[in-house]
Amino acid sequence: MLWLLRVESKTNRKANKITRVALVEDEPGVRTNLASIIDNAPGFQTCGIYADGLSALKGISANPPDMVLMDINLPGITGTECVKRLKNVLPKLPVLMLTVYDDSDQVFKSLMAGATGYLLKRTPKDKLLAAIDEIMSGGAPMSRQIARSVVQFFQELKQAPAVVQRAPEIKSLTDREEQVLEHLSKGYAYKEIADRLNISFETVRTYVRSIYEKLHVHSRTEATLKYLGH
Amino acid sequence: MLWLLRVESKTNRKANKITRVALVEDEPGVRTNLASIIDNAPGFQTCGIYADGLSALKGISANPPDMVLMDINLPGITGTECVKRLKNVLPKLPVLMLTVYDDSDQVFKSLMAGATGYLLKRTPKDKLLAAIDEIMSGGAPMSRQIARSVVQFFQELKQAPAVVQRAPEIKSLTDREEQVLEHLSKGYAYKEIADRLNISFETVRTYVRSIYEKLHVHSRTEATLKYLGH
DNA sequence: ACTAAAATCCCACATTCGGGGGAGAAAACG
DNA sequence: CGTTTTCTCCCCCGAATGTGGGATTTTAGT
Repeated sequence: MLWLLRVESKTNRKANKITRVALVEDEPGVRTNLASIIDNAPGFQTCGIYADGLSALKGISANPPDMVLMDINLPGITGTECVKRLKNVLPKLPVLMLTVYDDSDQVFKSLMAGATGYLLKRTPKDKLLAAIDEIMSGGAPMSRQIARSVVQFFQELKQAPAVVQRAPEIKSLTDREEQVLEHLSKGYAYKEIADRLNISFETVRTYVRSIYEKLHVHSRTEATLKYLGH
Repeated sequence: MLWLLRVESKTNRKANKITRVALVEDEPGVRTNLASIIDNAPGFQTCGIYADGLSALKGISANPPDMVLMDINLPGITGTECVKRLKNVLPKLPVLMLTVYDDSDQVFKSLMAGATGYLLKRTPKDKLLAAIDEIMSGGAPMSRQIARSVVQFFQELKQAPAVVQRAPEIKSLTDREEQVLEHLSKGYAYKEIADRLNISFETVRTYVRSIYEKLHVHSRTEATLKYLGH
């Protein structure tokens, strides 16, 4: 097995150059907090602080930073949309997304839109700065939860036969419960279900409770998604 | 900020438990080197050391470790193939791949086969141990070059052709409305949606009404079915 | 025959949802 | 510049849903 002896150069930029970071975050508290973290860290400085996507687009285009820290939840256009447009203007600008939730869909959309990295907001200061460094040296920092989501995405890519795999809990339902669930999943009101199955409204409710318990859900939509295999 | 009341259990292993690591590496020098790194680190110990994929399959199945360190270039079957078969036996076993080259194709194949993380072999000792820790706590450690390749993969995915034919009315929705609908379809309560999109509860309701009007539906489930193309 | 499971029904209470109204600010568009 | 669309927020109210506690009868299994 071959070992590469060439040591990876730590930075591909001048050691004494300051990384200029643009900040896009609507919540004032978080915003000032992030700004002070960056401005107080040696080697970093803020370069444009924006509270919403549109002003960020304008400001960043006019005064491009070295990288962008972008909240995903913004008033007006989303962070994802903002990244997409930003990338049209400045394709090589690295963008590090910040989010409170590990929402896989949102993460993938952002990545597809051109985000370079993805951190949860509760990332501590030192990790945040490390991530900025990493992004500037060609990496793609991700919180571990997010990295795992991304990897899972690939693993689900492997076998995608059209067969819809419904949750196994479905099998534990009784006949009647499954009938009720089937109607539930079509959006019928309890009244209608009662009517169609020729049972009382209250009986439908009893079944629904039992279905939710068995499926470990708490709403009609969650039950429907499990039933349809989503 | 919204507090989710249904809390899931956090850890799936004891904090003071020793992580047992299986090693699959053909080159004797590297193998003993890795083994000594692991056995000399507190909290880690080797649990099976194998020089090729087939013996690894046997040994690991018979004596499952907590995680596997696997070279990607093995004599006989490849590391990727080995992971695939291993995952059939022990689907939850985390596997950290080691490679010399940042070969995107190989990386993606391994990820699809079930690898959980991916490191370059020149990763220093401390980073290696950190990666093992990360993988055990639900992460997916990747070298920065590899992380960047993965992210680039997504960016090239851009817009995949829509598989599901969704109702045409969806197109009449505004950006924000579609975002709300997307969350609606996952079963989130209005409160949660408000939180995730960073808008008020009332605004969510406004969108929902408008969505229902445009889709000609009168309930969340009906909207979800239209959105998912049922 | 005894028992467990399934099917049926009822009440009460809190929460969520669906539908109606209105309204201001910002963006897009002509 | 004015108009329209989009995005944001608020109030009220009734209907539907979610969750807790029961209960009775029928069916199925041992």
